Amino acid sequence: MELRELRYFVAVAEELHFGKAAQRLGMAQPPLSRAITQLERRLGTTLLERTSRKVTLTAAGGVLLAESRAILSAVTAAERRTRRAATGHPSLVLAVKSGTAGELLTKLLDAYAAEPGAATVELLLCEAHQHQQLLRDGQADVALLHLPFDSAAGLDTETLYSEGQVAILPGSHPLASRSQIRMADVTTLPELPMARWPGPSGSYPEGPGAEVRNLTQLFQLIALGRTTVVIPESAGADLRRDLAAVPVLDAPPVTTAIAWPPHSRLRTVADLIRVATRL
Amino acid sequence: MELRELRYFVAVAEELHFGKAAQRLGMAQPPLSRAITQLERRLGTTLLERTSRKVTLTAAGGVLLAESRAILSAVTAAERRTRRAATGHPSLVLAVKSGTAGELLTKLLDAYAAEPGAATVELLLCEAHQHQQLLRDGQADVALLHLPFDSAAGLDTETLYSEGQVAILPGSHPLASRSQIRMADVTTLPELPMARWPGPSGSYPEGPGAEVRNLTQLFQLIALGRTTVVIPESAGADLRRDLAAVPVLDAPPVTTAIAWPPHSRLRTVADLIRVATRL
DNA sequence: GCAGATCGATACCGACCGGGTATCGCTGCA
DNA sequence: TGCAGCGATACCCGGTCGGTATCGATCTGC
Repeated sequence: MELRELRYFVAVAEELHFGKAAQRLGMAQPPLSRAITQLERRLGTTLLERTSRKVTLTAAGGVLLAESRAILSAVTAAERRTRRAATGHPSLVLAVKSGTAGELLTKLLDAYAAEPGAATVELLLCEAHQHQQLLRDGQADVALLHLPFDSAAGLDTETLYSEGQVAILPGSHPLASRSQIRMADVTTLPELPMARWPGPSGSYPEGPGAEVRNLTQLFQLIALGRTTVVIPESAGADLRRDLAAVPVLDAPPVTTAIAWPPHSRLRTVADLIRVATRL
Repeated sequence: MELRELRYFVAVAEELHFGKAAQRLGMAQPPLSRAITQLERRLGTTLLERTSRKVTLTAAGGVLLAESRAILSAVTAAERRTRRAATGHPSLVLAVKSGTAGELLTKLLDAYAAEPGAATVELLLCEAHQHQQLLRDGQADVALLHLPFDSAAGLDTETLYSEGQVAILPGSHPLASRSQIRMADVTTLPELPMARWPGPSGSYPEGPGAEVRNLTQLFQLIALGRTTVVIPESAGADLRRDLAAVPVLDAPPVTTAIAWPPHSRLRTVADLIRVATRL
């Protein structure tokens, strides 16, 4: 198998149309058909069921599609990392969701900078759920993420610390003056439906709550009395004065973890992880 | 980048000798030199420092070597999994160390077999530390492993259960009659040095204890009064009559987990995991 | 029911590239 | 200084990849 064939296969499997896939690949349709046929012959399996009107994936094709995507990500990651390693000035890209782990992040960066031989740390601010892809395709070397919200599938992690969650409410809301509440108290407020975040796929779950992408949007909507949310304590520090944070007793604890791609052998990554776990 | 180039690069990086690498690849040396040069040009980096007497890896080369190995494993995994998916009769390869999780394994297999649509489960008995490679290169779909001994780097896991550890001693040993002991009690016995297992690299750590590869060897040596060992409770069940198992209070607990490659989307794997976590 | 459109497969051709052999040039060593 | 070892270079050949033209099948609309 060659990467060329996998790239072609992914294009066809995603488009389910040889013509369109060829166009996307910037080539003519016949050699594409031939390449796929050759790949199928090599593997001894049909990957695509095709009539002259419709193309569908076989079970084996589905498996190969998933594997191919992983392989192609790994290849672009290899290119990026090799080039970065070649520059000489060691640098480290740390992916974090904006608004995440404020104080911890400061301490981590300070402590790492004090290490002998510390590399320059570039911060890569990303959206929720993006960490994984960034690490996979080599755009980032390390990430800070929130378990169990962010998936750490296929990554190595060290947990750094756990914290409870708080509900963020308009300052004037009856619940705002309570010293603690329960999940049921906030999830059952008809006038304040819970805000909805985009899932891993980028689309929003169904529900009545507002669709939000970041904390600024969210806090504004809460201040307007349109929605509410349950978030980690630390994300609810330094609130606007018109909002209140109330601990939610039975919300699952959130763990902040540092994650990196499993076979990373970079000394700089190892150093950062060591520093992080000692904080 | 193409896989051909990565395969060539790995060969050269491992041999550090173009002639030997070419021989291993079954080709002549000149085209190999050319291919490496071309790869370097594509990446815009020197990967190998070469004089006419010696070849050495650059830092970038080291990075690419690690990444390439991962990619090539992923490719052979993709081929194997695709071919297996094509056979039609769904099967599932479960990797376990021989002697591991006896009772749990029986229950798991029984429970899974009772599921509707269960696949045939093939057991792949492996050596310690081999799980990871088997999952990575597609020889196995799922593995049972012992945390923290077996590394789960780059794998998804669900922990199944935790247990304490016991010291296995000759029945006649003074400690054998104790109801519980501490690590210090067994590690400081000059006449019974702790057995040594091969590490992830396959080589044995330094030390006075006997080198062992499996439980049968081990139990025989313990019965002969040559060594001792601390292992999970369940592995010490059903002992030979001339041996004694004594709980070690302060030994770290051992967790049995089920692990699978992160982007596995096989229904059969998902089913098995679900069954396992419900046990 | 037939003409046309759509789409993948096939046939054929040219150009590029990957692999081979021969040889060069450098380096360490006796 | 001559020789052996090793990687790079020069040059040639053949396979293969990609292009154009066309076929054959299937669905659509009149």
